[in-house]
Amino acid sequence: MTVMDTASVDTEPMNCQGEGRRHPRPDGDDRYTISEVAAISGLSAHTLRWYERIGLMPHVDRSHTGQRRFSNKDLDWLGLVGKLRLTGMPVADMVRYAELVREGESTFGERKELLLATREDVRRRITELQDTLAVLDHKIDIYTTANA
Amino acid sequence: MTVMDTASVDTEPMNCQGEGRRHPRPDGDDRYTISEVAAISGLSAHTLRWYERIGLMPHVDRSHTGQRRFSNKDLDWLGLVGKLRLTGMPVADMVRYAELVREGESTFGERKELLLATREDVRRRITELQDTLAVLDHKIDIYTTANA
DNA sequence: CCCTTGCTTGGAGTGCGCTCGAACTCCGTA
DNA sequence: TACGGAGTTCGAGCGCACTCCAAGCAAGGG
Repeated sequence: MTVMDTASVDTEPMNCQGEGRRHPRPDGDDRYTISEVAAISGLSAHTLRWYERIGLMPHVDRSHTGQRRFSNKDLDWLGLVGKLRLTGMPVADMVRYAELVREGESTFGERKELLLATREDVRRRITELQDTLAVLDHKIDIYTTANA
Repeated sequence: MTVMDTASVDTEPMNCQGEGRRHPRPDGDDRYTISEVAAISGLSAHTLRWYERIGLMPHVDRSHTGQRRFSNKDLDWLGLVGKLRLTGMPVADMVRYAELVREGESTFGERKELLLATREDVRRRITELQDTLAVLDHKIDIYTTANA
């Protein structure tokens, strides 16, 4: 083991303000059904199963009857996936990242590279959107003064 | 006619810095072939034809043999469409906007509403991306200090 | 005159990210 | 014991935004 274990690096909580619990249930009895996770994450149960099928989820625990029981860690992971989805990152790339996570700490470097590239991408997109905002402001202004 | 004519409101140039011509050719001999516009806009000729088919382009002028001849105004319109595309606006919504433009100045109000809504949307997306950026920074930082 | 190049049309095909349906199991309550 | 509700798997289907194809036409060069 290096400084941090793999799990803590890869499932860092998304909102670590300290105030209020980060999760609906404390660690220990964090065994959510798929419909609970659907409600929490906003994703459909179908989508959650599909994410698992394509390798976008770490292997989810099962109850004795084979039903999925999601953990707080799974929720954290879904939080990260949600953020990455907002950036427009293709699902295939997220699956790639998930694979790196599964391969263990030897892939730290590669994962960091991926995140760095993603960050630059996000920065570019923010700039693009700000340009667009300027255009919209300008046109709105024209419409406003046109029938003032 | 109100203060401004429809054309000037709807095909405002995107980059009006004044320095350098806004278009490859000056108004007057602005009759671009489809492949020229493809090169300029970065869209494929296929996509340009498709845009016209679905009503996302104002009617494009034709040569005596029926070939498309795009104008500087068309280029401006494609510039706006390009910006709106970056915001993730569905093509159907852009078609709606194009329809409003075709319907004339009576739709100024509705067009402005649409742009206002889009602007709020863009603002939200920028905020989301900035949140995501923070998450990425945080994770990158963890990876950096982990094997420092 | 033929050949190439670039354009035209309508319609079919593609890739992505879900989304849904069918058929089944399991569990809790009446 | 019957039933409803929530879960399971696998595979098919869908909506979007292109992307491509086939067949054909017009202009210019050798």
